[in-house]
Amino acid sequence: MGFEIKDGAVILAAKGGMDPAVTFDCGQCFRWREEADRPGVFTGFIGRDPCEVEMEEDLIHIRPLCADTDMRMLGKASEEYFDCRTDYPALKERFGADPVMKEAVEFAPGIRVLNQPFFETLVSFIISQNNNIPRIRKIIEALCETYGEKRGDMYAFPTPERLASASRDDLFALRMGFRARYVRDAVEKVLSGEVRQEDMGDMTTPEASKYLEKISGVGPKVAGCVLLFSCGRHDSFPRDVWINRRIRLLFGGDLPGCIEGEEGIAQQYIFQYARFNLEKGQ
DNA sequence: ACCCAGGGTAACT
DNA sequence: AGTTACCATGGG
Repeated sequence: MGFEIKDGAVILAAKGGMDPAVTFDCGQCFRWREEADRPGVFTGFIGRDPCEVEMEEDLIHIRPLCADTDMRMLGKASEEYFDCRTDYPALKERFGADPVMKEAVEFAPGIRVLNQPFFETLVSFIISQNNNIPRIRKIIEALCETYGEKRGDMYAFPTPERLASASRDDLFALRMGFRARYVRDAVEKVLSGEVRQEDMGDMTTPEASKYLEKISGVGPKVAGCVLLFSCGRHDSFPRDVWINRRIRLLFGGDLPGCIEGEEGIAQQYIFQYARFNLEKGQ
């Protein structure tokens, strides 16, 4: 843990490294993109601050793209965002006890499970259902450009308060189809306080999942993703037809014991490995 | 014209 | 509790 501020950048130690190309592309987030003319430089948001991220050995360099960014806050937020509390080298060592996991970890050793904002993650994964990544990204960008706060020349993900003004028809106009109703319900339940991240503090992960499933359009898969990607629930393992098929193939049914308690992190290694090493349809 | 996309709901057995 | 059509949309 620990960061320093130098030349207008936050420099954050990432023990064991962090590969932004993989971390931002393994299905957990939708807004980061690599600058076309600057390989290795990624732009996106940490909290409400637009940033550039670039690796320098095992150091994450984070440069804010908005003049009013509080560097100290950005440093703290970045530690949380890049999950610096978790000892990834130790975890990977543990996962290595299973030969298949060992191979998956070696295939994409730089993966990190991000800690993203709760509301953004909730809405994003509602939009993700029965949808494909390019279109998910397009809809989310439209949502940000229409309702998000402009920060520099980028648009932050809208707060629930800002989305309060968006009717179901307004959301439908952003081409999200049948999901417009679901996003609207999520906004209402968050605004009313019926769903609050803090309420899940002393719930077990299955209990927290049921709690989130109060929202129409949120089932076990979406809830699992929200818990894993925004609530630090590393034991959340979002099941879906896709991953179930790969698990049957790789492990012949049930998961190896060495990933217990950290199934969610293990899943990201499995996901990335299966995507590029198993034939399509398998 | 079809099929699918890391789902979920409502309406059935 | 377990199965099934349907949901909007865009890309192959």
